[in-house]
Amino acid sequence: MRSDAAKRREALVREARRLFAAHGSDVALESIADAAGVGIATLYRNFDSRAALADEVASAILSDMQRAAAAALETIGSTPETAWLTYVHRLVELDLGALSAALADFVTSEMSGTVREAQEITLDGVEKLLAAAKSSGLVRPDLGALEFVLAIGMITRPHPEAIRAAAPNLVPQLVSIVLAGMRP
Amino acid sequence: MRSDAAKRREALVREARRLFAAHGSDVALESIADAAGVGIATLYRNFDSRAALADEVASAILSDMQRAAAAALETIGSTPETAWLTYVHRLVELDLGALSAALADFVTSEMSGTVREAQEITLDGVEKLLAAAKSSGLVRPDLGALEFVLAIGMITRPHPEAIRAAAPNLVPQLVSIVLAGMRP
DNA sequence: AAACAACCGGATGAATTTCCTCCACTTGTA
DNA sequence: TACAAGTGGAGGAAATTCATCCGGTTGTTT
Repeated sequence: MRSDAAKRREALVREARRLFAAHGSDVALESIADAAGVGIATLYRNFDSRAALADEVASAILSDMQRAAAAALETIGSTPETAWLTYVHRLVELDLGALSAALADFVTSEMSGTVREAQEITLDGVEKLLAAAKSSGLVRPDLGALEFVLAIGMITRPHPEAIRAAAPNLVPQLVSIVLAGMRP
Repeated sequence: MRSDAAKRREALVREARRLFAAHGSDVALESIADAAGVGIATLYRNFDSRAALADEVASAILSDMQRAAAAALETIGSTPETAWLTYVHRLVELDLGALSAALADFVTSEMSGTVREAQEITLDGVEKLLAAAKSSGLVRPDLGALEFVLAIGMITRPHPEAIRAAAPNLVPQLVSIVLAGMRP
């Protein structure tokens, strides 16, 4: 693959991720190509279908999540509180909510084996971290990994501009509430 | 207005509410008419535009919210804990999340004066109830009425079928977490 | 620097979707 | 029974999205 082609592919995935988050899974493929600064043909050349693109985006997110969990697992032994808070905030920054909503359709029906596998690995990592957090007394024991991730997803769902303006501090406040509510 | 026409109008609002919640604010108007068992012309006869229909739906929801707050205000003096929990659960049942997302566009730009007014009255009611809950020690003092309502909205956003299947108990669990996190 | 293969953009027509009006027909009510 | 109120859904217009095709451009290799 030529190096310029690789750059364009990268840009496509990056913009797809941004636009899926902002406008849902049914954005016009053309708008993704535009945002990436390439023609629509380039998109089709790289991804046979919308699902193929969604797959790639999902993989990128899952990879980010795994990295966050791995980093937290390294420090949760020595500084549990800090590690846990950092991890949650990093997860919040991933815009999980926007993307999970957008990708949920594919996650269900058209998800490739690769992605399904990555998803399981990711959840395993969360599980491990959660277990450590529980034994440090930071999290109540009845909270499952899936439920935890979904909870973070819920509070990071995108809001319309009007709401962001009326309650500019909403997400941090929700994080604070949910973190408090997750304690034993 | 003829009585059968009134019944059809009612059905239209009811189904619009249901479909806005299920599929967002851009459902085909024709699908709303279908669901209500009427022709598309009947919808247009009753509502000039999508916004007019959304207005009516928004009013219905706000009215439900006011009723719930009023009921809670009556009993929160004698049985604060029960009144508060009942109120929150009733709010959850209103499917606020699904609808607020769907109606947010209109709430911002095209909302009629009537609805804007109803919205303020509703928030005033929440404010009053919240004040009572705070002085009963059920809610932390730094939680605003708007943030509270939005929080309830967040956790009642609709999930895809796959998620509902994988975490069937998600919403009650989130309610429990958020309620705990809102305590002082 | 030349030559080739890889790669590109965006115009384009087909296909789908949604809108919303029009009018011949049906139904409630006085 | 008669009439005004009300109805349904066909259908043309408009907008949106899809996905291909090909003349032209650009990176890379020698």
